[in-house]
Amino acid sequence: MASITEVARLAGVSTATASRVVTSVDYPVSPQTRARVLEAARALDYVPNALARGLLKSRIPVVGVIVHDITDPYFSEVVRGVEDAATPGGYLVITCSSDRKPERERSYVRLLRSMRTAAVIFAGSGLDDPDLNDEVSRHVVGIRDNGGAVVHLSPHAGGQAEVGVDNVAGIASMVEAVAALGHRDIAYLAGPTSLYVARARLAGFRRGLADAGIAADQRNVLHTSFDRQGGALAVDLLLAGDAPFTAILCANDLLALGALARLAERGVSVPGQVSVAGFDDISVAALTAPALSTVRLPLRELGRRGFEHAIGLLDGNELAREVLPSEVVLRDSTAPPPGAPIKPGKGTV
Amino acid sequence: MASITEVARLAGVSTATASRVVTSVDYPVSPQTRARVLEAARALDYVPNALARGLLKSRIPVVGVIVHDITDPYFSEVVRGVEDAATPGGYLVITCSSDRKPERERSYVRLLRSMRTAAVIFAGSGLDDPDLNDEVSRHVVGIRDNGGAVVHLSPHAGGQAEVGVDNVAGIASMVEAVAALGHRDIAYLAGPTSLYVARARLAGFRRGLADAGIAADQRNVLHTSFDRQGGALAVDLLLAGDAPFTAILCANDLLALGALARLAERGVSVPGQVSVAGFDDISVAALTAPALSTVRLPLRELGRRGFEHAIGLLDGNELAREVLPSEVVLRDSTAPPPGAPIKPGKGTV
DNA sequence: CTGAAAGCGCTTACAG
DNA sequence: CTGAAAGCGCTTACAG
Repeated sequence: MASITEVARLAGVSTATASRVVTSVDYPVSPQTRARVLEAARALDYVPNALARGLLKSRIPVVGVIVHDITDPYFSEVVRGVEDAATPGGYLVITCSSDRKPERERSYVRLLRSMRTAAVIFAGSGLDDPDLNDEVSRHVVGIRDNGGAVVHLSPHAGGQAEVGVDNVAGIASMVEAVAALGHRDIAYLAGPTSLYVARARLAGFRRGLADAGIAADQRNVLHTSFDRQGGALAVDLLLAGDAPFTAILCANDLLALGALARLAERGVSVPGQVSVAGFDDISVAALTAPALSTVRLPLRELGRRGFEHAIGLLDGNELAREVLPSEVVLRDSTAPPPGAPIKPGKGTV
Repeated sequence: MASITEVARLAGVSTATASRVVTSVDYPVSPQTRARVLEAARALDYVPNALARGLLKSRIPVVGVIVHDITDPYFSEVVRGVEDAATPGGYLVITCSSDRKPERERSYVRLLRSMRTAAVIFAGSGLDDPDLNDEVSRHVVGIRDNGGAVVHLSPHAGGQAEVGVDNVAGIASMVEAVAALGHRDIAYLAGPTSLYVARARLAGFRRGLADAGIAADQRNVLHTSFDRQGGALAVDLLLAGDAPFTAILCANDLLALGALARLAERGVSVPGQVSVAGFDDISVAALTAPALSTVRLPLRELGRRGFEHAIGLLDGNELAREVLPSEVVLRDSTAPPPGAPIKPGKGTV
């Protein structure tokens, strides 16, 4: 591969001059010289070495995104948002699926640091794991010391997201919507307590209940994984338990998908006998039968704003925390509870 | 950030020695020296600069994957496979969503080349666009000249995939399965003809028809986009047309999802009045109502093998083309045509 | 077993 | 407007 040295030689100029024209930096170069350099670069199919440039700047135009799993539609949507914002500025995005395993997350963050990526975005929630967080925060300090930007899109060990959503208010508003349909006995699939975001959503569930004047029934709050299987398992538990429930709210859509599937297998009709609602509004949510009621999060926008926040940091700006809006979306999986009076103006959309 | 120079100084050794121990290369260093260097590295929170190392090797342990859209479950699955294979060797993966736009693909490939990524994997099908392909193949040559590996997972302008699936046989076997159910009037949503993979699948459809002794009805072959909207549109066209059909086969699952949704809207029952089948078996395919019959492609494995193929190339091996198996999966969206005799041993699984 | 030195491909003060 | 030279942080023959 041709280097700037060869381009300069072919054009009969110094590497300094050649560099100035190919980087199209704002520096005076005579038109003839410029043309000669450009022609030489074209002839040699010159493509600058980003590694050399990065070494000099001690930073490379790449943003790393740490996700749970790129295959989870929540995260692919966020990553797409990051990419959409990153592309115009010539940034590339590295995706890291940590599977929420401390060792994987740790090694990814270290690798990203070793690559001197300009920014690292933590898309998923932090894990409450002291060992992990010690090492990760050491790397975060290292990245920032080096002039890199670090942004969180979810609550984490260090506190709130720099760019995030209001999880508490989001779940609370779904509780409100379901309560407005007439539900009083509301079960909740809470996800893993080790995840900060799940804790926030659980707090939102409790707040929603309190706001609606409903006494919480601890038997109806289930701690689960954050995937479909967790939703299916929880339905079995709920069905086997003795606490009444007419609605199941879930801390994310994957849980709701699992719950929907298991409910169908067990012959429980949704929303006839039980209403189900998710959280996130991943793209499949509208495709299930019945279509899932959920809380829509602006996932792509979250990724986009996350990257823009990082750029702001890189530019040395003082940045305020940002909270993106969420919205309750009632589809076909929620309805008044069996035997509930139909109130005008309420019901599924 | 501490450099190897500082580590060496703190340990009281040369950078050469320090480098030898931190890279744990197979080179004799006395145990005491080694311990001192390791301790210095730890004390300084030393993380090697991958850019400097990459500049020296003129290659960085990163693999770029060009996809249509990371949000499309087909591609997120493939990317996950690449990542699973890449991680153990310390490789990072860059995802590039080209949206099948020539300018985007072009600029991504150039950026990847400028980063001297060790490998570039084209996950999606090539576009039949001469301008694009000229420039892309120039970059491919450049990457290979530089010792990098380039792998295609789909047919492209340059020929067959190095690691791929047999699209022709895959669709043909779905035609066979549907014909075995008793269908004779089979419509086909072909996807965009500008995509090499869509052409291969169309050829497979024709071959399947011929094998089953069914005369092709050109009115029932529709050229579409490759997304849900294309499937919905095609259903409208089919319904408005005068060619009879009892089954709709689709060149990918997204088309089938769109067809399913529009058929439901139009009040056509699936599989009662019309059978529908997709191709790919993306994760949502099992979640729709009715669950979609499709051809399962080992997507994650495709990504994994693609990366391993790249590593083989990097190691200088002479590699054979590889074709991964596909499998017909009959779920609930296919059944015998209305009024067809039920033959024992046939039917949905 | 250890170290001095060259060099990977750039950019950028600095001098003219 | 142009160029000579230093230096970013590594690794690796080469010499001892």
